[in-house]
Amino acid sequence: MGRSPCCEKAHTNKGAWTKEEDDRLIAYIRTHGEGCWRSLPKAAGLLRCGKSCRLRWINYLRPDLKRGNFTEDEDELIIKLHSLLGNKWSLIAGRLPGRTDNEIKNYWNTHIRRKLLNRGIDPATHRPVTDHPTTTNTTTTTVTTTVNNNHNVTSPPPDIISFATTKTTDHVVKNEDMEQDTKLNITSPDQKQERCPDLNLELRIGPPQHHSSNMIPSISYMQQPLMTGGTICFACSLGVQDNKECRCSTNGTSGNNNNNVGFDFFKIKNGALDYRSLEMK
DNA sequence: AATTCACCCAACCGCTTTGGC
DNA sequence: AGCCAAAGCGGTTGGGTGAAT
Repeated sequence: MGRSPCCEKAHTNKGAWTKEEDDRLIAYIRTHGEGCWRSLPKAAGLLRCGKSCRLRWINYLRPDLKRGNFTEDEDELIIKLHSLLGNKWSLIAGRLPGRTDNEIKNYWNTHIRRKLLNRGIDPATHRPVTDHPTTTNTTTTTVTTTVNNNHNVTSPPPDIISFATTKTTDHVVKNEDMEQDTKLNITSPDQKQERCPDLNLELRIGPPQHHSSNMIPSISYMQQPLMTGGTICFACSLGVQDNKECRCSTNGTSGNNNNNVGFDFFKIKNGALDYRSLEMK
């Protein structure tokens, strides 16, 4: 027994949307808002399945979409985010206002993949294409997140998602990087930067920690050294500068204290991380 | 001018996740 | 706890378009 179809396919249109269909969908959503995609087609007088309507709206008709070419900054941001998140296009799109996951996915597959390959970087791993697989593990870019602040002595160790290179392997990483640089004849800072994204998240997801009673129940984003010698907060390193979020020393707000938890990338300042909010655009 | 090829992107498909009962 | 419908997501496909021959 197969999966039941999402809609009555016999009476639905497929393929490219017509102007009239677009107009109907826009008019309906303007009046009634988004939601209940399954019943929307009938209510709006469209011979489309709900999924198709949703996709058309989200990827093409939404008024807040930014059309047009990607900027160089957007390119670099996508590359950085992809190195952290992998093919989580919706998460990546969440950091690029006006861009859709589908658009970014297409752009990645048609432009950025080639761009990285031309630079000698494997788009999947963000490592030089000649890298031996076994070396990848020790240098994987990682994020460590602490989610739960309910302290419990008996709780198991946290699951760790780490975007930051762990300290215990730092020396190994550096040695390997130097070896790679030598092998690949990488000498310029720009070339090195490709393999060492200037993102360093400390983000730990896991059960309660008990060893630090005043541990801030959130993420402390390590400030990143700038080429110029200053520091840049995580927000700025992602290119999502915002006066409210930015903790860069460069904008006049110096250093973090215990109450200053840094950029609230995952929206957890007010308590335990709502993991699901990470997933939502 | 006609044909072939490569590229791009909108749309589809099927699986997973979520939420209500 | 389990079931089911709806929504969300990521991979893939197919048609349109422009460049090359």
